[in-house]
Amino acid sequence: MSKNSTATAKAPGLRERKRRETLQRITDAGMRLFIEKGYEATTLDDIATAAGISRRTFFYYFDSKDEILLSMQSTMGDMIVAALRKQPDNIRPIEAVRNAVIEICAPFSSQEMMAIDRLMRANAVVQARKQASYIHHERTLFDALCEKWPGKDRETGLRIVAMLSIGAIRLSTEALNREEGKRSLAELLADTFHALEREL
Amino acid sequence: MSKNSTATAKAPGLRERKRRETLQRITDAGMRLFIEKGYEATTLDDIATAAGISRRTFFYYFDSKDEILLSMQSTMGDMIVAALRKQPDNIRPIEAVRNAVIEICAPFSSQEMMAIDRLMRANAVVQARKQASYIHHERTLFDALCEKWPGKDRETGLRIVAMLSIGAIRLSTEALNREEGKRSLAELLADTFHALEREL
DNA sequence: AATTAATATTACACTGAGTGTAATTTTACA
DNA sequence: TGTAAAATTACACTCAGTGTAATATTAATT
Repeated sequence: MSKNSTATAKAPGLRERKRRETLQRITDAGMRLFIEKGYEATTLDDIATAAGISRRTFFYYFDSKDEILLSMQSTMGDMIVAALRKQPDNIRPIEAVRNAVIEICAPFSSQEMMAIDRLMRANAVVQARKQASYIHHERTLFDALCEKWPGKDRETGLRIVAMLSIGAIRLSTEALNREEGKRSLAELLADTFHALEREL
Repeated sequence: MSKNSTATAKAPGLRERKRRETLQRITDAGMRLFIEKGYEATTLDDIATAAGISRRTFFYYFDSKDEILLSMQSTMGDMIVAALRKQPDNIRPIEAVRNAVIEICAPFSSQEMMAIDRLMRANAVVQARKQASYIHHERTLFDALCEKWPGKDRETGLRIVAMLSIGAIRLSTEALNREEGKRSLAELLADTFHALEREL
């Protein structure tokens, strides 16, 4: 997947420490410039200069410009999976996911999420990548569900659960932006999952 | 949206006729080359030369290289909406969409769909755009649903119906590719929608 | 038919993302 | 201290996409 396995969380030697610092400098500089001048108007030269590295080195850390934005959102999937594992398995899969999702998404700052969302909306390719990352999360979630509720005959059902769970997150996030943060994400998620059960 | 409104289906003068021919030549050349040498290895110069136009003229017809691929898949949304309008409105929204979707998707050739899908899988940006187009279809469908079942209080529910309908199409298409065409898309769609109702 | 307006096509030059390569520097480790 | 691995850089290159302005073609008008 990505080049930067944040999962490497052991023995932070000098090299690893520097690496993380550089990574942080790049994302910080990138986000700052994106917000300041817009996504397209910010060139990789700008970012590299602001982060104190060469343009070529940027590509040592990221595969593309939009990965800066995506790296913000990419951790969420793993967190949901971790929370899912802690759920009891004598409840329905959709219930377990619902609980995990609400637990994870609740503490996220509405303001920050909305800011990132606004940035992504400005560029078609980035927007597309973001949507694609939802599908990636769906796959991650599906794998975790299969692990928790094994059995070949359940697969189709679990694919569906993953699909509508991630869909519910997306709809809730969209609602958050539409409402401009009137209600919290946790509230919106609870609403959406509730409406989901009602609709079928 | 796109540059090429195929919807302009009146009075085909010389200009309009030529325009459509050129459009066709570009997509034909593009698809042929993509299949022949792969998406990334095919440059816009290749396509332009093969289509008998200048590189600059390509951008008069398309905004980007990937639009060639996307133009193949973009009509489906409108067709589903058209089929939805013909459904009775005394059934549940999800039922109406289910019927419309199966009616539209059934006649599509499995082989062709799988070929396009394979091509898209080869490039991350294209893949992303494709996923994004699903979300676009979702919006189109949602608008149509709102028109058929008005009322501010139904909106959340209809958003969900649109989400899981498009999701069901996507899962069915994925299953088609996974099974390598063992079952038809119509069959898979029926299965998925059925499993959907069972899962909640 | 001649004139004019709109649309289509092209050439040219440019920016910026992303890659290949090879050389140099920095860190890890024996 | 020496050496292997990883990080950083310079340089040159390809290709997608844009701006501009000039030319060619089709449509519309009188």
